Amino acid sequence: MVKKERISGFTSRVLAVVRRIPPGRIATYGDVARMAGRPRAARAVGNIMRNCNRPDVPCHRVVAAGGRLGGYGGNLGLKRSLLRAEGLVVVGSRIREANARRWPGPGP
DNA sequence: CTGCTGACTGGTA
DNA sequence: GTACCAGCCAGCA
Repeated sequence: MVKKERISGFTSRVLAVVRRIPPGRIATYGDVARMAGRPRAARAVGNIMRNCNRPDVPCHRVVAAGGRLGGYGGNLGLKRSLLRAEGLVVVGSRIREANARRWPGPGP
């Protein structure tokens, strides 16, 4: 049975933003929070990702700031493989910023 | 309502 | 380079 999920405005917005991330592009929790309308809600975004049981939401494209993978329940190996499969170069839990272009977002 | 947790960030040591 | 601290926000008991 389908469970009724309580999606608040902010949560829905965050999920939508992550879904909008094109392949080969990454966004940090802070960026996602900023696109969702709460530039300081990086933590809240992490909590939402934690519940990201949605295949529509490529949570592996959401990384921590400073080019670090972060999150993913510590399964950085899986995250690293997924990102690498998308054309991003990852070295030791660290994304090569030269190859990792941050998603420009909707733009101001 | 209050309090705690956490897939975060930036700064300082 | 790593370690610790304080601030911010949403979800849940």
